[in-house]
Amino acid sequence: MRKREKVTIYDISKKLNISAATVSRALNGNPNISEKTRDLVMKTAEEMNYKQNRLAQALKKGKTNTVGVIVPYIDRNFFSSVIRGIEEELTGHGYYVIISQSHEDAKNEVNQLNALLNTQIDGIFMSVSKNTRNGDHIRKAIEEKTPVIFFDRKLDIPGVSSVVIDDFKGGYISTDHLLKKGCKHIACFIGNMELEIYQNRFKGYKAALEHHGIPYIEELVVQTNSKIESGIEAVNKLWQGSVIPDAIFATSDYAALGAIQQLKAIGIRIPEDVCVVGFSNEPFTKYLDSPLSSVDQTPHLMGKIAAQVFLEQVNGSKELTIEKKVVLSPELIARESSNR
Amino acid sequence: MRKREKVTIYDISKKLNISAATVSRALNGNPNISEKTRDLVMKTAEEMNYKQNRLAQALKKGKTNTVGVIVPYIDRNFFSSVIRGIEEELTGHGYYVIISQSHEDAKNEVNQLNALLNTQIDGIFMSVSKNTRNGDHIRKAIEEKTPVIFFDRKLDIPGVSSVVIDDFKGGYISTDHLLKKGCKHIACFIGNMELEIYQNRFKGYKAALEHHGIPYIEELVVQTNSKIESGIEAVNKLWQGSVIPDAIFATSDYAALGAIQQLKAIGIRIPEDVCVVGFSNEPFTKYLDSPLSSVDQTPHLMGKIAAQVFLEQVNGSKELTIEKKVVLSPELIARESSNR
DNA sequence: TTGTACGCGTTATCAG
DNA sequence: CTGATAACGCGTACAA
Repeated sequence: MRKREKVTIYDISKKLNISAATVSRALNGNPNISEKTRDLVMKTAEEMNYKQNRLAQALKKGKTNTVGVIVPYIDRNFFSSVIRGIEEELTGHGYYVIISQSHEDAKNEVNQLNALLNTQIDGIFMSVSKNTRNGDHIRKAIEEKTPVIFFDRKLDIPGVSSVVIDDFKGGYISTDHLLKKGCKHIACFIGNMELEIYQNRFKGYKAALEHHGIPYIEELVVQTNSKIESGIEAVNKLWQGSVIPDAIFATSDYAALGAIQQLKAIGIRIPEDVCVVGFSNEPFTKYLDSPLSSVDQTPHLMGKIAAQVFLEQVNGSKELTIEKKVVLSPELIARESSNR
Repeated sequence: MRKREKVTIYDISKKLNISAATVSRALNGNPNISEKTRDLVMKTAEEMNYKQNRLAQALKKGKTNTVGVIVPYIDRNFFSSVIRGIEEELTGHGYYVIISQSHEDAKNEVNQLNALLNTQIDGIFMSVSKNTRNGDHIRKAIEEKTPVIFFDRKLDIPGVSSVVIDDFKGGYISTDHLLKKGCKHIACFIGNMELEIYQNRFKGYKAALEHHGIPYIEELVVQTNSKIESGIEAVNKLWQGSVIPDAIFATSDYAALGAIQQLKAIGIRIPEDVCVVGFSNEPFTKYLDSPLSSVDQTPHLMGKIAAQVFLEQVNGSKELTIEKKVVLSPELIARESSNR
């Protein structure tokens, strides 16, 4: 088989003895054209198996109908769920979604962003890497009039919209839930306090305590990361202290899991002796023997909303730099681990 | 701020009083150019913040440096891991990765594929949806000289390369493992037998039995799907039968999980009374109270290999229709659930 | 080594 | 309603 020749509007214009311009008009639903020619064009286009060349169109119109997404790792459930939301919302509007990973590193993030900018993308969705402090690369994108939408992890940059969850509320409802179960000494596993999200979850924790008139005990607050080991260590530390907790609010499901494992190992029952609530609603939480209560960040919805914000932005007035800040409400998924 | 003007090779050619062609040559490392002009061009390109317009380049060269990936759902761990592998392998070669979802439906799959073809993609990676029987859309892609690479779920189509795991071996090593643990009556949870992958896992199961001289008992084979409920039902059915199993090989981790839950519920101990092995090594398996042994399909590697096959194909001789079939070896991850 | 001129496939503008 | 023509930004024969 010979190399397949691509059929262009020019080919079909020749066959029909009309101009390429007319063919283009017919194909694009331009109103200034007789119904007869339009139908004819449509029919023969079909017959000749014509496919529009989006490249040429994009070059001409200066719009690629493609967006880029940058996440730390695409195989992390939270991120892939967000991407799913973005894709589902945008595919119906004719957009393509390019993905790339920063591997949780600012340098990669910059490279990926520049590569995306290079390819004349119509917009960028991103969750910044943990060590991204400087936002110059993002400001550059904005200068070039490429809309940027942050989700989950954001920087404060004028002109950039964002979709995040209310981390304060996440901390609050978790703690409130535990307090309502009758817990009095609620430990808090808190992640890297340099990050705003953990600060806010922590604030929510304290606010709930205060609201219930329960004293805040600094000893019950332990710094953890998102690893199982970190939860194990935290339990070891706490159970050597002077105030033994009857509940744990962990800002990471993994730390919560480590805690549960260690508690069981030393003969403490969940939830009878200690209630546990995690954060993120990782898929594994519901499959545990005593399923882990957790705060769901509604990533799928987050992706959809982010996509909607983007669409509003590109369809709205070009002159105005729109900046929209959406804050989603997290949901507490109460399961066995806090079911007293 | 005015709308930012894009700088083209023409702009820099004017500034330097040379032709755009020369600029193009300098930028593309064409050897027929004096070092002096090249350096000059490079420098001013940098200064003027020149960005190559990939669209125009793609239109000219007929190559977009973009590939498409179609999976049923992007947020399923297996698929996102494969995509991660593809992205990581291809990003260093200057390719962009567009993702789209078939939602496990053949009709969507066809639409997504056509959309991708429309956008002049350089290649397509896909895992067909469960109800895809007809391969016309894929044959069309091949006719248009767009390479297609299947991973995991494939159709038999001439000219299409594929990367899959050895499902027979997966079934074999699981069963073999259980037999070596001393199990005699190994139940088999088998998925939709219309799909080749389940047929092969089943064949592996039978082969291992035969190899160990253990009789095959049809009663021990139960049809399941990939849901927890399905595993629960399977246990209920089996434990009412005349041969009570002392092990279960499930071709789905979810069915295995359901089985474990139900067995525990009726007072049967894992692994003392019954050993269990699942399939896919879903993330949750290692977090269970008694972690589930499972067959790992090495999805990340699968993605990387698929990408390599693609690169070979596009860099190889264009005339020859290369068709490469890669079969990866699955690994049994032995955990508590089969640790006797 | 460099410049000229054309074409990739489309759409927008301007006549007619 | 339709046709001719230019332009989007780049790369490349061909000529100089």
